[in-house]
Amino acid sequence: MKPGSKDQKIEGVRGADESPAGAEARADAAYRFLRNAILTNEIPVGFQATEVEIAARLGMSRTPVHEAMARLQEEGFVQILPRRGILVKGLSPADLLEIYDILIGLEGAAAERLALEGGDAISEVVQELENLTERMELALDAGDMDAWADADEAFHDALVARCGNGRIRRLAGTVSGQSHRARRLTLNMRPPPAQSVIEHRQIIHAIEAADPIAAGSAARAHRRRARDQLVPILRRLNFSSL
Amino acid sequence: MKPGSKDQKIEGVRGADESPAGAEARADAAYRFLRNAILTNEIPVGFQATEVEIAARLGMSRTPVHEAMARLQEEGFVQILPRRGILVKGLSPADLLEIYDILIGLEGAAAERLALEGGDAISEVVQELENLTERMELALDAGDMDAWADADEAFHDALVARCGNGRIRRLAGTVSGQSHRARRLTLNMRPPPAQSVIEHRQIIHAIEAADPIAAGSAARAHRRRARDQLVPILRRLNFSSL
DNA sequence: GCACTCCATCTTGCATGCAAGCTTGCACGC
DNA sequence: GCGTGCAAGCTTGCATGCAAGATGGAGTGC
Repeated sequence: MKPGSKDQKIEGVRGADESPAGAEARADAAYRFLRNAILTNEIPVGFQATEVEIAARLGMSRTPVHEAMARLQEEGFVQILPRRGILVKGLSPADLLEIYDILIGLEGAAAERLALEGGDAISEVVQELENLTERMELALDAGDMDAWADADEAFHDALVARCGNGRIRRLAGTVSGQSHRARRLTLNMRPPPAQSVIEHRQIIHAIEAADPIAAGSAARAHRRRARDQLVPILRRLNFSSL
Repeated sequence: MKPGSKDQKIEGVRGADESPAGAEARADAAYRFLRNAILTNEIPVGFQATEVEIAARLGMSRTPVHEAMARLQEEGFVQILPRRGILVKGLSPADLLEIYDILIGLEGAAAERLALEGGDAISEVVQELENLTERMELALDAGDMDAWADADEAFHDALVARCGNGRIRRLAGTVSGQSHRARRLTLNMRPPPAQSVIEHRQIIHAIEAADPIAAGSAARAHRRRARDQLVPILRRLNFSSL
């Protein structure tokens, strides 16, 4: 019933908890730690535990864990089973399709917004996006797929984080986190992403040219292609959830 | 704490609270009630209170109120001031701009998704969208702006709610709720929305034609126009917040 | 009269106590 | 042997107690 749960040790809250300057709330610490643990697969999909167990492992009482769980459930990472405990949820191909559709929309909006802001105000952002794309190119030439994935992720993070719309940043951060596992898992099953560099540059050029429609279209087309590559792979692998 | 000691009574929680079948949690009741009260201006912008006061009026303890507040803060409805209490936040023109950019993105994604689903599977949805548009048209002819606004809102709700993507529905619901007040407030300051009916039909036609790109473009263009009409009005009125 | 300091109070975050409901397992009866 | 019913335990949701920190006011000193 509890796959590999008992002996698995959770650590990492201490740092945040003890830091005197940060004065981080326990509930936030619990949320951040659990979210990170789920994203990095330290807590595997299918893991099931009660609030009391989790609280004990994190060295706090049930209250902050309870609040963290409510947030994690809202964001789709866990499911609170009525009287059975907390279940770490996986993502089905259908879930990933939903997530990608949202990212297509949000990143398109972010690119539009950046292009609307005009030239000088965003030259720094454009520079950063270009730098990250260059990092992708170098990583690709070197065959370092992990470095490529890091740079690609950073590009997409920067696009939404620096678009000037804090709500987009927050929403996209929440949503894209959920697709993290799937992207990493399928990293080596996808065709070599040479196309990505070109598409990223198209997005950048449209932003530089202050052409919102083109920027949005380019961003959406880029993500759409990623979606149409990723989802069939997952379907073929018959991942009911991951 | 004496429940009912305050003379001003907030009603609406009781029904949900007492319902034996529903078995609704107090935290959810508090969240729903407070959100609704804020959206309908029963609790005005600028209202400030402590958790204890709110809990007393709702006839519950601080715990569920605390959880509800955390959610409401995440969604931007209130702000928890460090040691001052809870403040009901208003929306600045910049906030509304952010919200509209997100809705542009999400509704575009919803329209794309609907168009991708193809013909037969979505005929029912198309019919509903067409019916709602017709209601708008009739309301417009009758000069009943409130009815028009209701139908317009229902159209947009249906677009995201029936697109098949539950995450889009949830996100859009949260985000668009925040713009509710602003839309209603400026209802009579905007030019007659005859254009809206045409644009809605363009969206519907593109969905029927199974043309995702056109459907997304139409949905975005429609919302973009609304944004570009609404935001300048708010700026001109010098609403720092509402 | 003004400014600074100190104290008291108020507020939130967390821990713990308590109750209600479901689930599961066992025992008994048919 | 099987089905049903009861009971006990477990889990969560909520109430309340407690402590830490900040703020505001009042008092005193210059």
